[in-house]
Amino acid sequence: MGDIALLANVSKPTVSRVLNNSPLVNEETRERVLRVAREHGYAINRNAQKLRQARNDTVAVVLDFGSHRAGRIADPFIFELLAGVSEALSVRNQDLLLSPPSLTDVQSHLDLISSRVADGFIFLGQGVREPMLRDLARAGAAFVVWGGVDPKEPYCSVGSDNRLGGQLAGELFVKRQAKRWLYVGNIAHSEIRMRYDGLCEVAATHGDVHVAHLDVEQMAYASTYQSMVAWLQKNPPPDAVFAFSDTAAIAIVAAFREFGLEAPTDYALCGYNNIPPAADFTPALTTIEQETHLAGAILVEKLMQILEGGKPKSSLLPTRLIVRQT
Amino acid sequence: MGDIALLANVSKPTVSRVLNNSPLVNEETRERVLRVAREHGYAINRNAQKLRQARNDTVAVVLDFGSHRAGRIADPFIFELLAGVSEALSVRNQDLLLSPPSLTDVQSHLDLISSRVADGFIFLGQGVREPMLRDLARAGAAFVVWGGVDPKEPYCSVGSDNRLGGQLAGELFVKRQAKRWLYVGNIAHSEIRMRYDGLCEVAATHGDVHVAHLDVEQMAYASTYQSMVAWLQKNPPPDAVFAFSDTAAIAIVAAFREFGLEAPTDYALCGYNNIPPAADFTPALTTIEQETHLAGAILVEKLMQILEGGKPKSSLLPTRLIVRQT
DNA sequence: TTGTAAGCGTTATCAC
DNA sequence: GTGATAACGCTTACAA
Repeated sequence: MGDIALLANVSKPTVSRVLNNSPLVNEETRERVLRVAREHGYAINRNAQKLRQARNDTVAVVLDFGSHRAGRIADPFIFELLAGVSEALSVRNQDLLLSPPSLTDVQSHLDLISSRVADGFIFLGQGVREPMLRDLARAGAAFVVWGGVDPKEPYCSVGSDNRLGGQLAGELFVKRQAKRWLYVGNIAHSEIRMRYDGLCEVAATHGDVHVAHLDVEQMAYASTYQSMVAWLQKNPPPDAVFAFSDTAAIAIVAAFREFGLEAPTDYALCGYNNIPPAADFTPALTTIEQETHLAGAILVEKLMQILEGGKPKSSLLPTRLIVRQT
Repeated sequence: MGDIALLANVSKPTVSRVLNNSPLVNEETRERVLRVAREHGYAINRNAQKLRQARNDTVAVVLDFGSHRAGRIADPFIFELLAGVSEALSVRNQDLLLSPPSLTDVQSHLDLISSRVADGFIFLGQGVREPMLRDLARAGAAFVVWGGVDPKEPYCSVGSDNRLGGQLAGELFVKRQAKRWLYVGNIAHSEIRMRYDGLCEVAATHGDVHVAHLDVEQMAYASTYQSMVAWLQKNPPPDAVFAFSDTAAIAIVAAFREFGLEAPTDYALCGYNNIPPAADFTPALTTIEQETHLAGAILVEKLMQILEGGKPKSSLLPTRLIVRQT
């Protein structure tokens, strides 16, 4: 920067002002400086800049690869979110640091902030980290979460209305006159648990309905299939199944087929996410669709509010049932 | 850091040495410094550190959201790669910066390096950027690419053997005695084009085989479906179809069904990637599997070699045909 | 084995 | 409007 200043016959602070679009500089000076900078392919050293400034203009995004890898990744769902966040951060000139898998406890997250790497976090999927997130909030870290929205939590989250999703599935099952329902999903994840809660709520209003629950450890295709097969070997088949994802629903269809059972004849089946192949699967999957294209922008917006001292409220995005064959 | 130095009765450089695991410090001093640092929740300011050092220990990863978003993301494939890269970088204490969508031309990439944000790039999927990548290589930027491997390119790439994948599909079609082949995919992407080349090679050795090509603009489900329907309205149906992805293959099944055609009776069909639902789709999809779990580590390894002045060679990962119903 | 001094490239402060 | 100066927090070179 010193060189540019010399070549343009100005001082360093002036160059800095030009590069930061300060309104305080003479139009003529500005153009001269810009020209010289361009000619010499000058690019500002962002580390020096960040060292001097209060903010880092960097957001760490936490993906739960742990839950989604392990075999093969489940629905591409979470990555649409990532694309949205990436876009929204870019618009605001914020860098996106993808959080390393080694970041697990509260302290390592806090360290990332105190070492001035990132200003705050966006968690995509709270996974099984709720206690950690509570502690992180208590420690005063800036972050927002995509996942299950619980107004009682001390942090800001954005998510689709999972409880409503569960209710919609429940109402569908009632309409199909199913009595032995099965919920498949790892309810340690709060968004998954809230769907279960919604389902149970509807069940509770119908005395003759019983809801069972099958836990799947990993959110991948193969493990869901295996758990489902194992379950069917030990239990009488349910007449309605609500799966935590469409990929899981596909695995469930395969598992039931092993026992000569087909949807919708032998059981009703509802998936989640409305992934593209769901409509063309045989049988075409009934599923719940989440409204996600705005999620990235909303998450970024709320985090920026927090970084500016605000206290944005959590918010819910709509959810709707898409009835197909199953 | 000054504070810690004072409290531990040493100088700043000594604190620095301790924190960087320098072997030059007395064991006793080291422990005292570490204790004080821990007690005060001290974390090094990484911006100051990066400002002072030659390397940034940051790698920018470029995802082609442009190709994969647009509707809904195609196969989750590219994100398994991302998980692998994230893991491998973390092991080497390298930060992962997710490249903003605004980074498109050579200059903006070079700027990211000259502004000392990242040391180099990992491109996941070369997309339609080959000319840009060539220029970037010419400009001396450090980067590696996942995608189609062409030894003639002036940069280091890692990818599965796409040409072999095409040949495998071709041999399958020969065995099924198909004569009118159709390749579906955007051959502006080199990895997609190489599969086409492999297919055509096999076709060329069989005089009576004709290969047609259907271009799809966006790699998403819906656009593939629409293109396929439009094509079938204007052309006699092929008796063998090779799709650039399994998701595309599923779209193709749906499109053919509109015309009363089913695989494998009316046509042979081969997908790509072996995504989890492929085996349970009706009909079960024949597909090509790529060996990807090592890809992330290999990409990172090669980039590190480049950053240390080396010139690693491009390399191919194995590919195999998985024959199912179609 | 440890300390002193200088400098990395920016921006904030304050003077002009 | 613009410039001089200091300061951000660290590491390197060199001295002790």
